[in-house]
Amino acid sequence: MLRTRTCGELRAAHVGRAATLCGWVDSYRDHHGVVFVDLRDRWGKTQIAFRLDLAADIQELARSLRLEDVIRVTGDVAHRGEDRVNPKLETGAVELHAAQLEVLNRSRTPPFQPGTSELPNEELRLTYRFLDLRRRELQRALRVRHQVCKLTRDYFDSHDFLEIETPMLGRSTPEGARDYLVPSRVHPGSFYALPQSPQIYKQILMVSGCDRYFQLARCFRDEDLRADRQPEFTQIDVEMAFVDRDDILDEIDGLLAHLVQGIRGETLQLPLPRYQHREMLERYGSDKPDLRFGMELVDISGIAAASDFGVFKTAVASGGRVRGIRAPGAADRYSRRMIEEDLTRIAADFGAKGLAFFKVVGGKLESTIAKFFSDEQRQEILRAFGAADGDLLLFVAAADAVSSPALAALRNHLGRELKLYDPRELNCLWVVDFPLVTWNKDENRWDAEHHPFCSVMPEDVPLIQSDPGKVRALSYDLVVNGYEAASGSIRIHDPKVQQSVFDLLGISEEQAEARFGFLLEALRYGAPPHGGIALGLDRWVMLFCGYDNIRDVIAFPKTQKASDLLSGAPSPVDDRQLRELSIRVELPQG
RNA sequence: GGGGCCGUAGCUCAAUUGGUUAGAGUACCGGACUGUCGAUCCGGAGGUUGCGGGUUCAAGUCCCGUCGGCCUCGCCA
Repeated sequence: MLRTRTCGELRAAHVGRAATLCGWVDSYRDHHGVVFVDLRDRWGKTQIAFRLDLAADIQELARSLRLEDVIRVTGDVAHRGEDRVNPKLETGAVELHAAQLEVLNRSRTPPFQPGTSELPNEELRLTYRFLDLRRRELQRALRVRHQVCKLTRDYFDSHDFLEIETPMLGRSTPEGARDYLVPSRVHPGSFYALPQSPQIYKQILMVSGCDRYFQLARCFRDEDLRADRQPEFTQIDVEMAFVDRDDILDEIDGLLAHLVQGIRGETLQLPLPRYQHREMLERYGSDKPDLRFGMELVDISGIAAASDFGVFKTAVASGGRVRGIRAPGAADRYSRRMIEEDLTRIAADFGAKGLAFFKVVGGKLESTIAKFFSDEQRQEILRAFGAADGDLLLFVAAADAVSSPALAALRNHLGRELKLYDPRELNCLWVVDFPLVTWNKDENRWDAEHHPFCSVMPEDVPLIQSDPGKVRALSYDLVVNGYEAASGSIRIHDPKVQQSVFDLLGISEEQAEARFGFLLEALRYGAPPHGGIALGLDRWVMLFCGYDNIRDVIAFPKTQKASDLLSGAPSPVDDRQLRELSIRVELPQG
């Protein structure tokens, strides 16, 4: 080893001993006669003192050091003295009195300094990702990510699961997300698809008698990106045989408790609460509500219909509802203009035609629309919300399909802006009893809410034909701080039920055979009842770190247009490569 | 595919209503200083205002197009 200690290691107890450190120059201060260098590695920073009176021969070399140079220093660990301790550094009580200095490598002047708090724009960070990854925040993310992986493997190993790898080169199934395709050289005109998830393989592993499977699986989806979505991501993929829904929820409860204990040293209260899908939609307007704060939706359709406010009356008369939320203490924070522009825009994103509001002042409702409500109606509204002075009430009058997501988005926005929760908290809950299918009015058909192999609540099986929208699935989501952090289901193992679901989804027997015939065939040879779940590993790391962007927990992420600015991927390829693959490229016009 | 925000020195930002030679901090280069830790002080260098076009006596600023980054709706079984 080139070093005897790391830069995060030395303490007062080491004073008087010799040490050799290696690392990057995080900062330097030249006092002519004494040069200070803060040396950084993965473990921390240590101040090096190059003193003219102790080591005159290396003084000139020390003065030449610049940011991000890589050096090796040998010297004695020394007390800094009472009044010179730096409380900001773990190693702040000591410094290394350098006797020998070796410059292992000079750095070009870096385009930005990993050691400062001032962040450059993300484009530059991604282009120089190797510098960005030197920053403390990203180093922390990499460490937490490693811990999540390690703790996950430990947990499932101790629960008798097998970690099994499934193919990256698989068969394209046109269901679901767009596939990333890989051309086959030996089968001209044919393509593999990168897995959107190992869904079919893990079900086949259950048929194979593996019984308990997990995998840290890379998945690929060629869809548009978001702050919490990358084209390639990692799932903690799990499947179990001979289980019912609650067995799986219990198993994952245990995993989460293990992770929270291992990463934060905190105890997670089990079991995690399990809520009905319908209830979450009614109370929060979302199937993935952030329950770190309250602010439940309140229905005032009755009062609205009796009022003189045309917009409200019309909405109720045409089958919609008038629902609102109460933003505590927000009346002064949002001016009329901010409500009518910023907040209304959020609601408008989801199709809301407008956003009505009241401010509660002196026990009364103030608003441009207050005149349309009688004193008694205003009192009813105050009571319905339990509103107090300083509160802001916001209303959307529309069909639920519009007002639910609009109010849910407003709720999230207000919760964040009004700081209604502790950003460190991890609020976990299960949402169960999802509908099996939802009506796709553009395509005029039923779409699977989860996927076509998702099992049906036994008592709802007769409804598949009579009232498909009411059929509840044996599926479940794990929601954390408003993010979908895991999703799974019990699978269908009865061919008759499977056929009726395919019928409902408009998938013919021929189509089913063509797309996933190999799974259906496997299910005919003694498939055990089974089910599983997949956790979004990247999102979990993001949540554990308290970050709001998935790119910050991925070593080499892609931009919103799915480019890798570091490597320049994707890129054109040689004609020779294309010829080998029997591929001709035709670029879009313009 | 739609909506929004952004792009000025290596970096972070400023530049009045369209008007003088586009400024500051930091990094970089040189100098001073034996205890700093965001070191300090003195000096220097550093600009195709993303790119292309247009309007104007005059454009960083206004208009059109385009490229790139971020947020978001659709999309993501």
